[in-house]
Amino acid sequence: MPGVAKPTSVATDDFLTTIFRFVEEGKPVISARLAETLGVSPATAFGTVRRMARDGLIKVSRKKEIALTVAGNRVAEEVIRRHRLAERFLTDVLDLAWHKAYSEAHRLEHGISQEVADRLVKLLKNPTTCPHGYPIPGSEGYARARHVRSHLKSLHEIPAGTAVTVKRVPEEDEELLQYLEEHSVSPSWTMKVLDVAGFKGTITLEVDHHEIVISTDTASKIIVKSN
Amino acid sequence: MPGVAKPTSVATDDFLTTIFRFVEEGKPVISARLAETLGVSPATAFGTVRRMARDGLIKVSRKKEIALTVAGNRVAEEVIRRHRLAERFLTDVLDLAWHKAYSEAHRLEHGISQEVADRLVKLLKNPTTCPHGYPIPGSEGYARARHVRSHLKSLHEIPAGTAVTVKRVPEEDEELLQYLEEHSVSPSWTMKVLDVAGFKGTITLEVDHHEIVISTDTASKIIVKSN
DNA sequence: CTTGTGGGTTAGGCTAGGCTAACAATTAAA
DNA sequence: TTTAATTGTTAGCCTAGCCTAACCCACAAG
Repeated sequence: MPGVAKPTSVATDDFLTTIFRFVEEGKPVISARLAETLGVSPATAFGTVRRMARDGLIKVSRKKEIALTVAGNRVAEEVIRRHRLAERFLTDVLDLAWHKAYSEAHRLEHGISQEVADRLVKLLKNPTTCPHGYPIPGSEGYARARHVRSHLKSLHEIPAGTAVTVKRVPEEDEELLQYLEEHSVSPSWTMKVLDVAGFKGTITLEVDHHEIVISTDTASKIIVKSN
Repeated sequence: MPGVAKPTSVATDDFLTTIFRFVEEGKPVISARLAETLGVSPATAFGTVRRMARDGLIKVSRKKEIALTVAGNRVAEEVIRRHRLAERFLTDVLDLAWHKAYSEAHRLEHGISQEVADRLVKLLKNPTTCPHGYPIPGSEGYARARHVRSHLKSLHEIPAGTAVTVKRVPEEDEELLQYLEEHSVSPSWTMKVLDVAGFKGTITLEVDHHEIVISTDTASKIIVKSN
């Protein structure tokens, strides 16, 4: 079997990358979650999952937990790589607004060949992360970056008074991204947790000389490193 | 119905652009030709053509001649525009080899949004043609370029002794393109027809201080303007 | 005038990917 | 423990696209 590698469809790629991102964020991977994330019915997700398992891209445990096989991971990383390179290109070269990069790159990712991806790498001078801070597979230090998540924390876990550096922001939520961008909450910026009001579920931050208040829920989606 | 504009599929886009290019080159548009160009069976082409007619993208005459409707032409031009912009980007910015541009752009064309296309236009400084010399829909002077084909001739119609400027070369034939590129037969280059040997079907050209010989058949695919 | 050729068309079949509706199984909560 | 919620699964149906095989039709060449 190895060596044949039937090309994957757009639907399959979408499932593979979604699984990959779930793993990246430490979320449990089950069919129901994939269905809702990808906006398809549970029955459709079930069918696609079964096909992917049949094709050796994933394995489903007795407990219905889905995991990428080596082959599936290879495909997922390749597509994610092209996606994140596309995002970098869109924001850095075409000057596209930050919050639009994800969906635009999503449409491009399936049409970028190995060679074009490699040339993008050159054009972009070997980028290591996408604009939202996620590591680009295949880039310098990727193997490390993938597993460094243990050093990183979600913003909602940070006690008041701590200064942190933003490492990753959520990729998909366009409205939130636009808000974060306007307030300089983007990778490599530093901010200080001023107040954590657990009872009302808010966190107050100082960033770029001004204060903003976000919900604990939103904070949980922002990955930071203690300074 | 107008105003709904169901998004077109990749297969449909491929048919629309193929029809568009046939028209561009003055070729008759019939189902059999589309089938062989697109590499599908006549039955498949028939089915797709029927679906497209049903959806108001094309019209089929009693003589089975296929023509784009206004809606179909709008879609075709949009896809062709993105394709040719992508080609320019690939060759001019990523420095991709000329003969690979077509197939790479073909895969990208379906994932480029209006906004990204517009930003490509800016990045590329309002290009008016693709690297093979075909006009980019929506660019400066496009309406004119589309119809100027009457001033242009195929190279095989040019008598010996005439100096010409290359206007368009075939887009798809990678081997031929590589050959032409190596010998400076590319848009805006000048060459002189030295000899037309009808009896053996060859044409001798002087281009960039050296001579090359090509077949009349090949010559017919190269569009030139008499100097 | 008949035969071949090129093209269009139908019939019949297949897969991927979508859906809804019903139901089974498991897990969590009361 | 019994109920409620979540999840998985099956059945049944649909469309787009792809195929082969057969057949029809018109037209041109003999």
